[in-house]
Amino acid sequence: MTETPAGRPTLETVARVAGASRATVSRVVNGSVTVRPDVAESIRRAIAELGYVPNPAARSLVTQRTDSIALILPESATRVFSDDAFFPGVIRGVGEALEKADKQLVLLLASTQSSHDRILRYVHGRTVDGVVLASMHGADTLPEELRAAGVPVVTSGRPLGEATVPYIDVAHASGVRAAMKHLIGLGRHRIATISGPQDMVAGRERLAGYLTGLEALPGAVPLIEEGDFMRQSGIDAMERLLERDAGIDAVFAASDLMADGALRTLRRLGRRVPDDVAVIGFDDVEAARFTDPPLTTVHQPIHEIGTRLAEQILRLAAGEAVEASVVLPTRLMIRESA
Amino acid sequence: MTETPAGRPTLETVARVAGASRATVSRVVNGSVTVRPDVAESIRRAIAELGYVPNPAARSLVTQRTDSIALILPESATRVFSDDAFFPGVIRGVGEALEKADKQLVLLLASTQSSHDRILRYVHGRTVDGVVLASMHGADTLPEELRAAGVPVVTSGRPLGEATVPYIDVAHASGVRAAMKHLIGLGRHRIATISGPQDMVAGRERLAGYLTGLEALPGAVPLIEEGDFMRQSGIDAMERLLERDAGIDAVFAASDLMADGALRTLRRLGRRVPDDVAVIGFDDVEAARFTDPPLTTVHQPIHEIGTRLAEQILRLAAGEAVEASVVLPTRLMIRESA
DNA sequence: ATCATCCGAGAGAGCGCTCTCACGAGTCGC
DNA sequence: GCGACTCGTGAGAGCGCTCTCTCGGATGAT
Repeated sequence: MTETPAGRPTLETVARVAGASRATVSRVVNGSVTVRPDVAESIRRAIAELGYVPNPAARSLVTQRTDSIALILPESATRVFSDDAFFPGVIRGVGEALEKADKQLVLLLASTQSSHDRILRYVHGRTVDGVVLASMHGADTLPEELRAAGVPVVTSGRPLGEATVPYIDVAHASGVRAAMKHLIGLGRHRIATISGPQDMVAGRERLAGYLTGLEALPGAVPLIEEGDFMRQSGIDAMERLLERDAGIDAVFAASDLMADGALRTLRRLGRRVPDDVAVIGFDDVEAARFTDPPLTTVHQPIHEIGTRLAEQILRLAAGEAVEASVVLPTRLMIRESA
Repeated sequence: MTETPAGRPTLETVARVAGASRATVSRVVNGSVTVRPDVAESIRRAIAELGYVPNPAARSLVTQRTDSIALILPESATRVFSDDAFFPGVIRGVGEALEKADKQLVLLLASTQSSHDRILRYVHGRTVDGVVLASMHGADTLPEELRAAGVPVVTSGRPLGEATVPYIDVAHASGVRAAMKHLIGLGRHRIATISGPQDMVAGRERLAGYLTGLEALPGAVPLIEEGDFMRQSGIDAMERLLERDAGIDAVFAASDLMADGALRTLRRLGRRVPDDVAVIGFDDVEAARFTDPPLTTVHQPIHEIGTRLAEQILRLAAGEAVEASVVLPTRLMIRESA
């Protein structure tokens, strides 16, 4: 083991050991083909021997690239990582795809309002080549500001309002319509919904899917109670629904957690599922297979959302153009609750 | 808005605009006090006007710091982000604490075996000032290799085998002992356990807690079935336990997910909880409040694990010494299942 | 054999920053 | 009133890398 006295080896060190110039070593490191094979070989040997690893700071100082991508999670701190599997799944998808491309993942948790500025500053510093924004809430100004800052941006979920940055989303409405069709096919005709918050696109589109799905049922009137995607809100909303109409024979909940809450309320009030009331959720989280009874739900390809986000941002960062939006299909997972 | 023709403003640009030298601007940016107030003020104005943000690559090239910390999650891909809230909680804790210290969080998902080398290379490149390792599985060689690479390391959970790097962990065994004491106080005397995998420290220590806890019960014999912390394994293990001994009147499950599984098996086989069989879990995940009946469980301060990890790695990165281990307390959350 | 061509390799500048060192001006003591 | 300080500021080197430009030698054409 050849130890260089002065700390970690640099290109210079490798060049000396291999008897070549810094430039040539750099060529080998970066995979240039215009290097004589035997020279390249001796350089590679020197690199291995010295345990040389390029200094990324020096490199990005000149290349103006950093080979890292930021993933911003601007959810309120308490919600981001509830037992909802969405964000973890997206993180994993993004992480895997970036790993393949040999890029780094920088996680920016934007819990507080103050972090807004911090993120903007950070991104302005050009520490990342691109930004993946997992924005879920309403008309966030962040996507726009980032775009204005000149950084490539991709968001998860169609932004509310003007969609000025490319996004990846799932076909919320059509997934819900499939669920509604299934319920109607089961002969249900008093179909209620527990909607998500209406300041989120996911909440709005799932409700829209319910409304258009209901049109296939002549004379049916919408029966809506709003929740916040979490379990407790499903429990409460189901109670309100039954108070408003005890004859409900089906309910579509805009999230699995709320569907699970609804299941609990129904059980407590003596309704059998699916015999008396059929229940369908949305998300297909792990736990949906373990509810009582197992939950019929609309599956969304969370992992693929992540990988597609990564793909898009990498193309954008490489200067290529990408489609303004990619909408991934959802599909109905039929289990026992409907 | 003064636009510099050549792209983003640099220190040089700011210096010219403010009529000062690069060195002085650097002083202001880095908060040196030895700058005349009026000069500092005009420099600050120039910075604001130009929207100057320091180039981190250039900075770390000279300071040899990067102001970022890597969080390595070396779990097998499928398990990391199941509905177990552990890793998300730790990420959030680490993220928050790093945000306060104005450090960045780089996420390294080490799903495959190949990523081992990638991580080592990455860390060798000194792109991070320190590494937080959320290692859960057995005698991983990574902590040791990282230490050998000369990077500050802190792990979450005591490493199996030689503990050569500082770690943060929770008091698994004493938490379980509290649970056992509670069960014994309830008058139970046929207490079984669904243990975690024995190649993880958490699995081993929780089992150890069960065994020592059981000693308070004269003549009691251990009754153990092993699970993998996931729900299905709890369902299965509970079945095996009842086959082995139908008279079980209490069970401690080493995770909430397994406890939930046990609850299902018990319900299916007509056992009432807690009347016939008392059940206690471990973790206190969000969903534990929603099991049927609500789960009595050992709470561990997940978020604090994250913040403490961050704290330790920051101190280490700053060249300070830290305690070899920090063990955080657990506490029994008594709900209705026991 | 001579000249144009090409290809592999080295020299050197420069990316944007920090930090040491030197320097000039003001302050203090005697 | 003069040397000894102090204190704010600027000049300049250098962090480790990439990339352009140049150059020497080998090759091919005439």
